[in-house]
Amino acid sequence: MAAGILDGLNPAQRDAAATIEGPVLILAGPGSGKTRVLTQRIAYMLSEAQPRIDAYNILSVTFTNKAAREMKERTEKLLVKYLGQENSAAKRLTLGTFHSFCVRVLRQDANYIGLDRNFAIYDDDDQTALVKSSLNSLGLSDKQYSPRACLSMISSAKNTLQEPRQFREVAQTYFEEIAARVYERYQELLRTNRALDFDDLIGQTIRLLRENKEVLERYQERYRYIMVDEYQDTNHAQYQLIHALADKYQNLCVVGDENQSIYGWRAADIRNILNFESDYPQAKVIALEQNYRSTQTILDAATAIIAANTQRKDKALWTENESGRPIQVFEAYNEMEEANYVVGEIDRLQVRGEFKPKDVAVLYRTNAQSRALEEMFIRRGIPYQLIGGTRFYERKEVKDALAFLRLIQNPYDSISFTRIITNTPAGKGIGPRTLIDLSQWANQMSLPIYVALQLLQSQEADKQTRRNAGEPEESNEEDLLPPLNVAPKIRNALLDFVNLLEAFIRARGEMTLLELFDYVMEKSGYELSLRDGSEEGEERWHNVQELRTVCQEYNHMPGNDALPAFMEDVALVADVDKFNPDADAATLITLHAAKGLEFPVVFIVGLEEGILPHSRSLENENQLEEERRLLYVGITRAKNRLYLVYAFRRSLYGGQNIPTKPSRFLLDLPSQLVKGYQQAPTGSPHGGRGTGSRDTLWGTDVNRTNWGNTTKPAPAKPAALSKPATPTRPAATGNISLKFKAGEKVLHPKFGKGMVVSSRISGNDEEATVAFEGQGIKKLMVSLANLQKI
DNA sequence: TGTCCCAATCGGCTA
DNA sequence: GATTGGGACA
Repeated sequence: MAAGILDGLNPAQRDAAATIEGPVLILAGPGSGKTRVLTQRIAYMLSEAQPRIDAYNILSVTFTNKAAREMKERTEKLLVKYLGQENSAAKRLTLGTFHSFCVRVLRQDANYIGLDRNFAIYDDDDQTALVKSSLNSLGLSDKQYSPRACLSMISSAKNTLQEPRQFREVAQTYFEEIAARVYERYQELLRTNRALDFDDLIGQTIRLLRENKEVLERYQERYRYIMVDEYQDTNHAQYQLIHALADKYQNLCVVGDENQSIYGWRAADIRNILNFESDYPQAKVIALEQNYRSTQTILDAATAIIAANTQRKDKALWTENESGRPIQVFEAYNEMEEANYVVGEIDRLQVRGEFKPKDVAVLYRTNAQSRALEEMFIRRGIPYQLIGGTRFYERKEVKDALAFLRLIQNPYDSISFTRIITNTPAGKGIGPRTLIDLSQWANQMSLPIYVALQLLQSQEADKQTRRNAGEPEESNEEDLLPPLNVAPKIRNALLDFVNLLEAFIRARGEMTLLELFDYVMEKSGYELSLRDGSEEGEERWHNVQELRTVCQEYNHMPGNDALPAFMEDVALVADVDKFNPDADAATLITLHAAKGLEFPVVFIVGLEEGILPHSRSLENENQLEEERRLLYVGITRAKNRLYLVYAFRRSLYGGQNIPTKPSRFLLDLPSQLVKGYQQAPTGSPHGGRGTGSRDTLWGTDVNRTNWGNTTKPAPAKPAALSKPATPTRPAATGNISLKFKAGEKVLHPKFGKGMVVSSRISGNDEEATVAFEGQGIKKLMVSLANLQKI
């Protein structure tokens, strides 16, 4: 091979990039140059491979838009470099997320399975709302049966490709039977609304391919070369989809790392990657084991953490990088001191000229942890960017504004309809009572609400004509239809609404997306109602304006194409998509969202039992392994410096400070990698603390780890910041015996009589789950709750 | 119908 | 500590 695209790759990488035909499994450890291999592989296929491959025949699937965009850009660059400016091959590639790929297929071929191409895409909120109406229309209370719990069952059924009927057959518990009924109704409602939820995007695409051989063959012929990134995160449905497409040519290249599988809760199935070799016995397996990212020390720490997991393939990461600084472990007093330590360190690194804020990421398990950090960043004037939290597209005003556009595209979308009626002035005069009347009326006639409204409109027009012609107002025709019994005022409000909607739909064909947006915001009165003069109102309007800016990007498209393209993109954006590596600011991000990113300096905070590992994962060994992988992902984001931080006390739900216990994962860190590590602390390691200056407080040598020895009571710890001093950490917490056990009857001063469902140790306390007569299930901390056995 | 206030619940990660 | 949903009231 002549000097070319694969130069500069190591032998394993080169092998991975140059193996084009047949099934390939690339096991890519963190920092092993995975993206580089993937992009060079595509470039190689297009420019050097024999036979040369047409970009049109390549499908590359990732999980985030960001990853897709990055691959596209990098591939383009390579192609320009090797094939010259003129080359347009990259534009012919199909490169996207699972969801965007499926949306494209369905917009093209939805008619084969009887779906409207203009389908709306329902996000989490929409889904929950629809589950609620499913419950209600079955005469079930959404308080008795949690819509979210139903939804999660429906979702997992969909992710394992179970139709409502099949799900009903395997339903075991009473609640599962309820969920099965809800699932069935939910699907009916989706259909009436001409909408698909996220899971359907995959599921319906599979249905399309399974039920239509010629469609399947068309896609198989087109996509002869398929690549899947982050294969460890695929769920069963995605697995089936990929395997159906690859079935004919078997040129399937999957890339992944089972140690970075952190989406089990989203039904990702780690077995997909673990079993690839048995799925394709002739598969070529290539391990990328050289790490180019991290120091030896950081890599050793990551290896030590992950070694305890059982669900993994053997591979050994190594690096030629220097050993680097030891890992800094720090115990803070509480979440505020934790934040202060982190921000103080970032400041110090900056002052010393070692790193800039943009080099730093602070990673945490839960979004709620970001608040204390944010406050401290603001207080100390260090720039930061927060990824996640309340997402832009989940803001109420943004969703409201979007609901207008969604309804214009698909007027059958009852969720958007209801949203506009209840939240915006366009629905003034129409309340919940009327909505029920209206939908019942529509139901009697078996018409969608939109059509029922149109009927109302034409009845009104008829009346008008007859009035003008001097005829009696009532006609025989109308008597055949059930009447809508509402006050004339309300009838007019409904007519105003449908007239407005029709005007919007007409406008769509006559203006650009941007003009349409402005038109809708003004005509609906939504702009005026938001900008009520309050600061908050302006802030909201500002967010709507930000959405307007997004519309602008679609202005080059013909009016009728722009809207669906816009809706599709909007429905599928993720938080990380916003991450800006060039901003001169530290990054605050969850461990999940940080996957795929890297930073010179990484802080992982909240390394406590109940947070990482998360309390909801403590009972299940598989979930614990996933928590461990999550930490592994976090550690391996770091290039040069790694800080692991935990707090001695933490307040949850804005409640009191609860003492915490350092994460069990810390115990797996080899002591020689950690700064200030003490296997068995002797004497007081905290000399002078609390009385000294800030410098000694936040210096690197005030590392007071006392984990590693849990049998010995930890020494008292003076208060930091303004918090009052607290007593010593309660003596060894290893084995508090449980006071309550399942089945026991108890009495609570407020909730009355109940029965213990379960009880477990949580922090230094016992948490009992109790079902109270008529009060439902409550979780109580035994030390606080004054529970008595009866 | 709309609005305000209180309580219950939440805060686990997300295409 | 913030959001949301229901009930009371205008």
